[in-house]
This record gives sequence, structure tokens and C-alpha cells, in this order.
Amino acid sequence: MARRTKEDAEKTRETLLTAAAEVFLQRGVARASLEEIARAAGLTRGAVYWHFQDKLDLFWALNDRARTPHADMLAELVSRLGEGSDLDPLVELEGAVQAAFVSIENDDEQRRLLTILLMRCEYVAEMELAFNGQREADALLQSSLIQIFNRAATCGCLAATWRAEDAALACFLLITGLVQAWLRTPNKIGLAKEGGILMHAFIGSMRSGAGRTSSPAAMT
Amino acid sequence: MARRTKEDAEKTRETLLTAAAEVFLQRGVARASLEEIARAAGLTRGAVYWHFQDKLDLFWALNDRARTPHADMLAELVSRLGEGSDLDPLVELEGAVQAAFVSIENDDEQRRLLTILLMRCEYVAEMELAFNGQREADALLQSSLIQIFNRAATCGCLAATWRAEDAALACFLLITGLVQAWLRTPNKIGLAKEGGILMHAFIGSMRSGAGRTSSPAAMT
DNA sequence: TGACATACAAACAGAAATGTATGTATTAAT
DNA sequence: ATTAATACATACATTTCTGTTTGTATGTCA
Repeated sequence: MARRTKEDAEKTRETLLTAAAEVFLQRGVARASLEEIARAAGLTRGAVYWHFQDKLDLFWALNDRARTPHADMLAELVSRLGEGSDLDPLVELEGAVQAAFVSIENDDEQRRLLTILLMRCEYVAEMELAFNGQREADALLQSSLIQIFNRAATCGCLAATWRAEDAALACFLLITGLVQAWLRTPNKIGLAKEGGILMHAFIGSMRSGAGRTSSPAAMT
Repeated sequence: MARRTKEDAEKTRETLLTAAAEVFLQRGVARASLEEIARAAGLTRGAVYWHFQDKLDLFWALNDRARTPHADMLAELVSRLGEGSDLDPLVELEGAVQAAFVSIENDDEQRRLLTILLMRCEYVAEMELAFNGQREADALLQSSLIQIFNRAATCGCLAATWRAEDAALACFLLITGLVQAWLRTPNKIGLAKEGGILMHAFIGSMRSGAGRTSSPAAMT
């Protein structure tokens, strides 16, 4: 068999990408061979080299697809809080994080990609570019959080104990830490459930008039 | 040159291990070749194969050396709180974490090893054993934290907002997250300094009578 | 209806790493 | 002073992956 129509070619490209993700996940990026990827896609290395320059090119294509919804949601939240709104920043933050958790938890492809980037990758040489990309994304997320907490501070919502920067960093670490823990233990931790409860407790404890509890979900 | 005395041989074994750590760090575990490691140690592959079975054996030897001081310190803290002591669990916890931070920050070898385990490794196949080892260590750390926060809860130190398990998980995520952030950005984040401040704010906000600040260090 | 470009498959050559086998200079013991 | 084991270095054979080249059947366009 040989030349297919353009749409067919695009399909095989997609097939190769998903196959690559699966092989990367199971074998790690470094030891994954193009032969394995091609066979996992039901093709040969010829197809791989037609659509991609080499393994790195494949990796970049996958890397570009990995998007954590945190960033977008929080950036949007920042702009929503920007106008002279009477929204409670901390309430909105908790909602946005919860929504992001749900979004991540329901996207199997994202989960695979995040797992690859976190635990199936060695960040050296050319890979460092991907690493820097992650750091930039993290920095963006943090700056969004800082803005939100600054807003909360001026609102008087944020307890005096917390500087906005520290609150943002703590919040960032909890969010990313929860995602990591969820990635590592497939079934042990539910991101939206346990993660949501934890974020609720945390954000609640940062509130200026701390001490009250408005339980967000039924807990045993 | 050939056979050395026993102590000499042990020395070359150490040389090989530190060389391996350096090569793993710079090239990643997967693409590091035994030839590179041997040359970095000023030796040949013969020496490597004499002292170690293969690259994995080398990796295990290094993996065994990677010890996060969190675990020991917190376990010791648990036993210290165990007796009918009038120690404030949260104060002691903060001190232990701070001490662990200082300890990690001053140990260059630990930093290299942790970096390798976190960012220069692909956890597949045989490597999954190392991964499981890390998870077990994490579980131990968490159980220590849970005990500490349970103690704090019975003392009345812990705010009612927090369940002990959630507080422990949040604390765990902050600690490990800070270490990770410190590993990723060599100079940006000081573990003992910025990390200490953050942990202080966090633990302070979990205290039952929240709102007061007893600054632990001079901040600008 | 050719003719050319496309979308692959198959074959080939080269590099690199691995494991093993062998060589060898010491050292320690007898 | 031999001898045998030790602590490596060196040489070899094999595998594996990679990049490229060549082949080829099929769309597509004039």
C-alpha cells in the first residue's frame, strides 16, 4: 500500500503521536525506539521519518500538547477580578482550582502526557528546553496567584500572617503537589475530591477571619 | 598498573560512585555510558565491571545513599512528643523542618543525588523499584506528620478547620514542593530562608488561635 | 492518460554501547 | 621465592538503534 489522501496522512500522523505517547509512557522517552513506536502504530520507521525529523521532533510535538489548565483558568480569573468587582478573590480562586482539578482528572491524554513529562523524562541536553518551558509556565501560574492574593490582601480577605507572595507560593506548591501525587498514585488520591477538600481547608485557613467552616462537599 | 591494596580498591569504588553521580547528573541515567563514567573517574570500563555488575548496580548503590533527612528527624520528633511532654507539637514541627532544610541545603552530595532521582531518571521497568522505594519513604514521612498533627489536635493547637490527615498532607506537599523548587532553581530559592518563612506562615495559620505573628527571622 | 509528487515500506550502512574474555602487574600468603 | 588471587586494562564479538537511501503503489493534476 502506498500513498493515501491528505486526511489519511494526517490520521497516521495522529496515530504515530498517540503511539509515541503510549511507548514513551511504558518505556520512557530515552529507551523508546522509533521501531517500537512505529510498530505500536502498526507502521514502520519510514512513516515516522516521513512525519517527524527524529525522536525529539516527536517529543516536542507531544510536549506542545501538554497543557495544564491551571494557567488559563487562573489568568482568566485575574482579569475577572481586575474590574471593580465585588467578587471574593479566595472564593473565586478555590472555584477555579477545583474546576481545573476536575478538568485534569477527566482528560486521560493529559494525564498520560503529564506523567511522561514528570516521570518518564530525563531533563538534560536538548530536553532542558522542555524543562525551561515548564518553568516558564510555572512562573506564569505563580504570578497569577500573586495577583490574586494581592487582591485578596487589599480586600482584607487575607490573614495578616500571610504575605501575598508566600501565600501564592504555598498555594502553587499545594496545587502542583496534589497533581503530582495524583499522577503517582493512580487510584489512591482523587484529585477533585481529596484535593478539593485540602484546598478548601488551606484557603479557609488563610482567610482573615479564620475559624469557620463552610464544608464544600459531604465528608464522612 | 594493576592490583592495589584493599583500601585502594575501596577508594576507586568511591571514585567510581562519585563519577557516576556526576555523569548521571549531566547526561541523565539512561544516556550515561559506562565508558563515560569510567573516564570521568580516570579509569576504564574494566574497573566499573569489576566493582559493579552493570549500570543498574551502580544506580542502586547511589540510590541507597540518597536519604532525605526529613524522615529521620520527624520520626524522632514523633517519639519525643510521645511521652507525656508539654512540648508544642507545631513549634517542634517547625523547628524540625527548618533543621531538615538546613541539613539538605548544606549537603552537596545529597543535592546531586536528589536532582538525579527527580529530574535525571525515567521510572520504568527496573527503575520502578526505586520509584516504589521513594513512595514508601513518602508514606513513612506522611504517617509521621499525621501523628504529629493528631497530637496537635488533642493539644488544642490545631485549628478546627483542619483534619489531622489533611494538615499532614498539606504539610508534606509544602515540604517536598519546596525541596523540588529549590532543586530546580539553584539560586532563586533558598531552602532554609524562603522555605522557612513559608513554613512558618503555614504552620502559624493552622494554629487554633490564628492571627498572631512571631517573626522567626528578620524580614525586609 | 501520462507524469509527477506523495506517503509510506524495505534495505543498508554506520556508530555506539554492552557484556565477556583475556592479558597483566601487583600484592599477599605460604 | 613461588604461587595464586586480586584489581584492574585491553581486545573482541554482538546487539541495537539511528539516519539515509532506495523502492513502490497510489492520489492528483494537467
